[in-house]
Amino acid sequence: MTNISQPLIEWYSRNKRDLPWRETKKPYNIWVSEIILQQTRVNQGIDYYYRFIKKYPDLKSLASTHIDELLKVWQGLGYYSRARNMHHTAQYLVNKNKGVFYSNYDDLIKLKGIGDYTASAIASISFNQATPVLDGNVYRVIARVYGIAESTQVKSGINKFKEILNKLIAHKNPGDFNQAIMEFGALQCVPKNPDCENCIIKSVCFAYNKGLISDLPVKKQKVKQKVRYFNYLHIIYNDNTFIEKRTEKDIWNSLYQFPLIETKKEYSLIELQKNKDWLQIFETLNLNIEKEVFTKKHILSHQVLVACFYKIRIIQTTDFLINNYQSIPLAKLDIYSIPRLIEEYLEHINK
DNA sequence: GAACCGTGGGC
DNA sequence: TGCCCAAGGTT
Repeated sequence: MTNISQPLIEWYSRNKRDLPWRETKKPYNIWVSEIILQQTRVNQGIDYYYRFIKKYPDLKSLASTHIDELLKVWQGLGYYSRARNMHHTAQYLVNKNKGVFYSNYDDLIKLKGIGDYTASAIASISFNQATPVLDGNVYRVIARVYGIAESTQVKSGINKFKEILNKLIAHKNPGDFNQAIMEFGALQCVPKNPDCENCIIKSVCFAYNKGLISDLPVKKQKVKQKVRYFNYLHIIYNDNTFIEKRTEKDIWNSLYQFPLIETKKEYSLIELQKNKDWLQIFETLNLNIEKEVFTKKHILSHQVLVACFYKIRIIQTTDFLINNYQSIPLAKLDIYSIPRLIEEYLEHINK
């Protein structure tokens, strides 16, 4: 087995991008960057990293913030459990570890929101531990170079990749090796149409020499998307509107939204007005519903939301609204963390 | 271990 | 347009 460690580290030193989290090895900063970058492209994460570090420069400041304020910083990034877990972990470390970050893989992986990848990344970059990372980039590079057709969706596959990585990782600078192979996967050994002719390790690459670049790595089976129908009620009462915090074990947990009526199929306004949830909310109120509605097909990783927004003016409120929703001034809406879908609705009506 | 959790860019 | 997929983790 040809060891590609040294060529990759040299390639990295010449080609690495200038990224803000590469200016430090402080475990807090590395942690923040690694969580932000989970399933997220670098370009999407950079601004979030700057804002996050500026507002929360250390564990203490993060631990003492309110989760709603943190989620507002996270708004638009997706996978909001990442922010909730970070908040929990910051408070845990401040309360139980004097605000000092854990400094080795075995301790790091015990923390909420930190799995094998993130524990390995922090341990190697911040503490020089030889713990190889296995992310989507590494999976692709190793599968192609060494011709591994096993999937990381099963434990045996993960072990196979880890075994190879443990032989490759540079013990002198494991953090550089980990970042090098990830950067190589992100810039050179890309998923589609990689520029193999200009690759420094093409001569030892199994997939290149066998013409199997498009067959490796073995692709994950894609999940089918469930379709849901969301009818949002943007209710205006004087200068107030009604919102609620999502608390179910579902999408957008802990984010805010307008009163929602979810239906089994697409409903017209006429049909919706006969719905029992609608009748419960409005009782026998006189409604002034604006003609223009906003519709959007919102795509999530596992769901398609067919959304319809109605702007409804009322001159009198109902017990149900008061008891089940927060009434807030219209102008205060933007301090709450809301899903991208609702943000798009607000952008639409404010045009 | 399969299902679930967001969003946006590229083609 | 629809599909892929991106520095994953939890349940």
